[in-house]
Amino acid sequence: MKAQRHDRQEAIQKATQLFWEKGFHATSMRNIQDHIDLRPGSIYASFGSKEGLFKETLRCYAQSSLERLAGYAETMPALEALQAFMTSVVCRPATDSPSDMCMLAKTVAELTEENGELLEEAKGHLKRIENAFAELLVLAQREGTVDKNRDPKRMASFLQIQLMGLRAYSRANGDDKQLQEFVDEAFASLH
Amino acid sequence: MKAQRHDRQEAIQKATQLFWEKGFHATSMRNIQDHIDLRPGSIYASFGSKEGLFKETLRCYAQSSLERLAGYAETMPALEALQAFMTSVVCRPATDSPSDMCMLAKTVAELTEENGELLEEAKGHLKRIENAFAELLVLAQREGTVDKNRDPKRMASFLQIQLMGLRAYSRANGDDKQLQEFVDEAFASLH
DNA sequence: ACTAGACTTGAGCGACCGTTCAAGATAAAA
DNA sequence: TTTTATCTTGAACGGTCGCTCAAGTCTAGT
Repeated sequence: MKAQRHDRQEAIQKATQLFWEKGFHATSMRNIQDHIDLRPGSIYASFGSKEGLFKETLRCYAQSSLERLAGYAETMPALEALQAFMTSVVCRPATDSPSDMCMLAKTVAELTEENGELLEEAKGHLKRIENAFAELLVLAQREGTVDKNRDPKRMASFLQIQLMGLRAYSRANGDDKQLQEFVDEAFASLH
Repeated sequence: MKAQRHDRQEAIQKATQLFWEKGFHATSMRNIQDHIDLRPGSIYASFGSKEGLFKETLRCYAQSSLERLAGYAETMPALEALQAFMTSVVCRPATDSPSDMCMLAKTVAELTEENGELLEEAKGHLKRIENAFAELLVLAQREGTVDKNRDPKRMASFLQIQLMGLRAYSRANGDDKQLQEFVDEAFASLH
């Protein structure tokens, strides 16, 4: 296959903005065509279908989340990295992100078995992120910042639940100021 | 206005099933027409629009949630009532409910400012439920089952966050068995 | 039984949906 | 420059969307 004349990554990124903000069903292909400035034929040649494009945006979203987490983990101890990641995600700085919600959680909330493939894709990415949490928690246990008697997988579930809960709550309630406290409390409970 | 020949409450309830399962955008008026066995004219005479019908389903959903909570509160101490409510909602018995998610949280996750009125309606109901939590927590403090030094409103936020997080998590992960433990831990932290 | 008035019916409106594909544009090979 | 292979374009397709309204049906009052 020859190289496309458009930038595939840029297209995915712009599509992500729309899907993330409005969800899968409320975003039309025409919305996307306008926003990424490509005609239908190019989009369908690149991604096959609306579902194909959406799946690609999910993959990129999950990957960039994992990379951001790994970035924190390179420059600070494991537990601090986790906490920094959660804080950055829950207490968004100045709203450059399209929605308060996690795109994966939002997708899992929206879709049904009618789009089973996409649903499973999103669930898989969430599980992968949770596994990354668990690995960092094991590291934190070795570093002595987390209670060694607790199950890392269970704590990772706990963090994922807090993350989903806090982001959903922040979507329903503007007041972000107390969210940071809840994050800190969640991590205090792990020692 | 003369009485309708169809049962308004039954129509709302059946529409709720569909909206709850599939969300606002993925549920078409034709889906609803088939499911409640009414022709468009009757529905539009009763509810005005798709948004009008959806708003009505949100109202009924919120009201029945509040009533169920009040039901528990009549037969047991305040804190136990809260815990029973949360357990019943998070660890659904045999899936008679259309979705693992809270319909209000799901709605807030799905909609944008394009349906601002519905969004505000859902947020308002969530806030009302949170206020009911806070009132029960005040009662629990008087009953001595909850630490009197903690802010009831803040604890109500905490419970709402746990509720949203747990239901979102249970949607993304089938394993309901450990959810009960998380509920119990959340309540243990309030003493 | 008849009439008046409210409710229900269902064909159908214009708009938009996801998607296709013949025709045109473009860049690399010859 | 011409050929060839690929990508891009945008009109258009069949289908579905939310919704309307003239015509038909039912019920209560007389």
